[in-house]
Amino acid sequence: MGTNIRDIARVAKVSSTTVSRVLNGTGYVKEETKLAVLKTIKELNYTPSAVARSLSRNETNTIGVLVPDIQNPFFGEVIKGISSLADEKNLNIILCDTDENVLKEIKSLNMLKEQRILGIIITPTNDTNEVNNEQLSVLENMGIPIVLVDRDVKHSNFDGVFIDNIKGAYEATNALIKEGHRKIAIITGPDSSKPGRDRLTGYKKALRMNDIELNEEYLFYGDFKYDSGYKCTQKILKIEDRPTAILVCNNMMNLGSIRALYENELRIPQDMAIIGFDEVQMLDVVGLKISVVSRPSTEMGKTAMELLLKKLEVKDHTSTERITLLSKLVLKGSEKLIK
Amino acid sequence: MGTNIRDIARVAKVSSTTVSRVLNGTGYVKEETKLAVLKTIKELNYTPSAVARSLSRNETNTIGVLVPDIQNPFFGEVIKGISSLADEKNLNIILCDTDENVLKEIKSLNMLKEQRILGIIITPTNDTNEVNNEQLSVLENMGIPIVLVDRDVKHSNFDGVFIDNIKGAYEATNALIKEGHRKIAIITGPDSSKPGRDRLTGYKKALRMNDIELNEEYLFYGDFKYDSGYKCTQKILKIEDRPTAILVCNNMMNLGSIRALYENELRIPQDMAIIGFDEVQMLDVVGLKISVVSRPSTEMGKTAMELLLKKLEVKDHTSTERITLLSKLVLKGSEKLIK
DNA sequence: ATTATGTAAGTAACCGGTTACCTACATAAT
DNA sequence: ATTATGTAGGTAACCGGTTACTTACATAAT
Repeated sequence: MGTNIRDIARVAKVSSTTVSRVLNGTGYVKEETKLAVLKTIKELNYTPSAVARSLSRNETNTIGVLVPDIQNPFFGEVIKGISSLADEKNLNIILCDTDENVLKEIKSLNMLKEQRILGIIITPTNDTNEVNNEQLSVLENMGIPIVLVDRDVKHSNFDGVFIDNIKGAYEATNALIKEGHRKIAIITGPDSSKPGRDRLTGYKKALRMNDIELNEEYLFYGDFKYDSGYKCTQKILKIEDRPTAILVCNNMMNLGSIRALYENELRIPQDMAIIGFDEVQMLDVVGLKISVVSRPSTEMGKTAMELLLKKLEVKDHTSTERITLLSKLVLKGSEKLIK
Repeated sequence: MGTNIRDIARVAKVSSTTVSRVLNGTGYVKEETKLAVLKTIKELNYTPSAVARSLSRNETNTIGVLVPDIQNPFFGEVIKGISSLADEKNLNIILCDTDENVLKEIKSLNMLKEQRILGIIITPTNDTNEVNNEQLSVLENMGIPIVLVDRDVKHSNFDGVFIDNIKGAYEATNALIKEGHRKIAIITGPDSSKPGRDRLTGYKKALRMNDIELNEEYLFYGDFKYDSGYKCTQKILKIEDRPTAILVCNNMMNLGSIRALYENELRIPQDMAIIGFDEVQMLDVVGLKISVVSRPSTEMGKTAMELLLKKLEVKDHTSTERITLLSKLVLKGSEKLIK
């Protein structure tokens, strides 16, 4: 510690320029000189300062990743995808858990701006709030590329990786209808979230295409968390004209929903059919076959990182690339209608 | 972008020192001057550079967090604990997924050293490898505090947060024995991991205390991953004198094990009793009552961060604080011996 | 009247790299 | 003999903050 490039230069009897050249493999340096410098570096146990390098190069090698809930395995998988590629390119990741909290998100974005990060991959907390959208635009205008993951931002044209949620929900609802279900409840996300709205849209579309009237009583807005899945399901079970199937629009709520069914000693699908979103490894493990609309989470992270890298390589920030990956309807039996 | 403190100074007709004082709230600045500076900052849309600040202060506000597998929910929870506290203290987190790979771990540590991070919270890949241990010691000697989480490092006395794994495994094994089990298999971690070794020790201790002879045939070393839990269980089921219970020493292997039992159409606990490690939320959700040795994962992360903060506040790096949190044996029925 | 203390703000060096520009020499091409 | 090119390496400014030190003046204490 404390050793800097000039210390090395002095001891190796060269200039700091030469040391810098050895470190970066740039310019002309005689083999002999190079070896002497490397020897000194080892002897003095010198580690160059990335901070100083960043300052003088006016560029860091760090990107920011903002997720709304690090405890949600989906984001663990997304980060895996991001991380594996970042690692290859020797980029560091500053991780921010925004906790589904807009204020935290804004604070984190500000911090990242100060850190002069290269770019940002973010799943925004929501897309109706004007403040964080503005914040993101400010960053983009400063030349910091933004890549969205899974959730879109209103009126924006940031790069992004999304899932065709309308199609996903449509297919799932359709599968239920094909089974013979007519009374299908939905627990979707908050109206402020595009995936939430889109999944609802897909659901409605499927009903319409099959001439089933929408029953507002069957429509529930959760908040993507376990508890709301649980509570909404409890409410669903109390509806007089009880639905025969539920479409639950994310993994956490899905678990809450299943839990509620278990507590009420209802069997899946005999007493209640269900289709969820997101593969939940654990469920399969225990032989609980829950049909799901499955998203390629790790691939989403990887694709997001690819988009970011592309933006970083070409300095053209005018074009926008938005990739929509397809979800896959995986039917395992929980959608069945059993009389 | 591009605007620096001297630009602000020029426009506001003050010195850069004064701008710095306004930004940091240090020294004497007349209210009037302060307002003028703040106005200019807003007008020029200025964001101070954390990179430059770090260089001149010779100190960053970033810590490094290294986990061996970001996809494992346990680490998501640990990070949540770390992150919530780091957020309060305005510290940034550089996240490294070492992928259970020593080489990646060394590379990441080197990178963090270059980044001049304040401290490191790490779950090392293993504790027998001499190279990464040395790497960690080098960092500690440079004045960078290290805090271990969950896994220890041989011959080291870094700060750390651990679980009393011996006790955890001992209690679990004891519970099985009390149920009447005599033929108890164990799937532990690799011999290179201390938790793996400790859990084996606890298991052996319980057998000894109850005068049950250790059967080497019942002893399996996994690698903490899903597949090894699955494969070891397959092997266990083929043992001629088949065990009546299995102690599975981490959550992933636990799932693999359960999966294997399901595939063989064995019921828990009627056909095979089982106790796992780590609470797996999902299992409860589906009403599958698997008894586990439960670790307070988020609390572990929080405690690790507390230790790191303490080390950062007092510059005394001579003392070592190692906290052992207690695991909790949560019995849910899967340990029962049913004849 | 003199000295101490509080308030306000500037000068310039420093943190530790990078790099444009320059010098110097050897060899090759004209 | 002169010029171009390749090799080797140094000088010093710069990146954008921070801060020790200094000046200057007003008010309070002795």
